Amino acid sequence: MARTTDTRERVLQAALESFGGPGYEATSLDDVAAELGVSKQTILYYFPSKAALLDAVIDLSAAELAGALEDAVASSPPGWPRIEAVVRSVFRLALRRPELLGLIREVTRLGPPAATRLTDDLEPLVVRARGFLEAEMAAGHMRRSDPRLVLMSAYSTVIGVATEVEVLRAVGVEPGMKAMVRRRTELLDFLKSALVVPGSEPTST
Amino acid sequence: MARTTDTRERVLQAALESFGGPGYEATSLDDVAAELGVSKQTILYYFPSKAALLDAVIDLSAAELAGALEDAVASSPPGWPRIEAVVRSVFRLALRRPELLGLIREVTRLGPPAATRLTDDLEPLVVRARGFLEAEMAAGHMRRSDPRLVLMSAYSTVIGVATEVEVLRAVGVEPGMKAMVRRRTELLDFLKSALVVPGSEPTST
DNA sequence: CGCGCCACTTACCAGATGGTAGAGAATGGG
DNA sequence: CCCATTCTCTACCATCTGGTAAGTGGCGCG
Repeated sequence: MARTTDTRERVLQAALESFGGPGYEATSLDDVAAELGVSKQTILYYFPSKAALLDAVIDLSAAELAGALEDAVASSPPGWPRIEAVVRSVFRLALRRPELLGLIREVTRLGPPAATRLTDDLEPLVVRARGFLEAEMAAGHMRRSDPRLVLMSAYSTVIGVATEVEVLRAVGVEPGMKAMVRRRTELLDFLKSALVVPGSEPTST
Repeated sequence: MARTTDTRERVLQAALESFGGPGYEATSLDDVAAELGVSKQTILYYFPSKAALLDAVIDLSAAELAGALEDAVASSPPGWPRIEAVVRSVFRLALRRPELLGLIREVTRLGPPAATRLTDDLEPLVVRARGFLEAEMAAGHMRRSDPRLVLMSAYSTVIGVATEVEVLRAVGVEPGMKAMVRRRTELLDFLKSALVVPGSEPTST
């Protein structure tokens, strides 16, 4: 009975890697099956269609992302350190599970209905993040502006910097762990400059 | 003889819209042909293969993007106003030719060899941008940091904000011209805070 | 034993895909 | 008038796609 769950999860994992890497359309069910050493029908046994498989992969990814962010939030005090912790955890994900961020990127590209499912999954996270930003702004730790748009800018920047390897190569940055660390540092500076009210952080809660 | 160029350009245009919208793999040559009211073989007469068509579309897009940015640079003084002009021109593109930014996003996702061609096309632009940032930093108008990474962050943010309509919807921002203007304003604030050394801009050239 | 359920397979299919072969119309130059 | 070139078409094809139908073997349970 462990077997049952085992295959199902292996399918999910392989699909996540392919959908988040080469992409959804670029991946055939045969590809996924071949990589697992099973037949395509085994996949269709667990998931009635390719679209259903994508849905399941989205749910899985959203849950994993949410988990990582929850951990980052829970283990950091409010204020700038929390933002830093969240960005660090996203970069850790970019290193350890690049396919996960790749999938998120891919899904936003695919549009509805996949994108809708993802955003539904992540909505609670967004709500909490917005609340956090509002509180920080109200407390005077952060520049006053529309939290939704700040969230949007920060999201785009973090995902972009963490995933756009090709673009990085274009601007002359070679990928690698050391470069990734430097990028993270640079990005944190960038965000800090953009968000934090100077002189307010040492006194934050 | 005008005829010749005409069909060819219409093919290019239709392909740009499809590749930059639904995506490269999601678009069949028959789709493009149907939208133009010609047969698929007409496309294959001008472009030997789908990949070759993509290459041509990439060149076209890179040229148009470069043109828009050149204009923005030429019509603005150095310093912060130039950055603002560039961001504005990208947003104008996002409104008037969304498929163009979509294509760039798509190509960076596809990876080599398409991505390589795009980055080759845009390399001169990147070099100039880097030079500009270095000069601004040297003049003390901009925070000192690695220009390549600043460029990367700015690119991710601008492209992200200008293209990720789905994500925007997720955080509660409905697309539309008014919303777009607000996003642009917010983004400019964001970038300005992140990049500009306070008090330095009034004295810039 | 034997019945049925679970996990998985082989066999198959209809439709779409990128691409080839080659013919038909229009044009223009000798 | 005829040939050659340019452009576009119809006809066709091998391959791959997601998905269906129909089993097969094993394991637990009465």
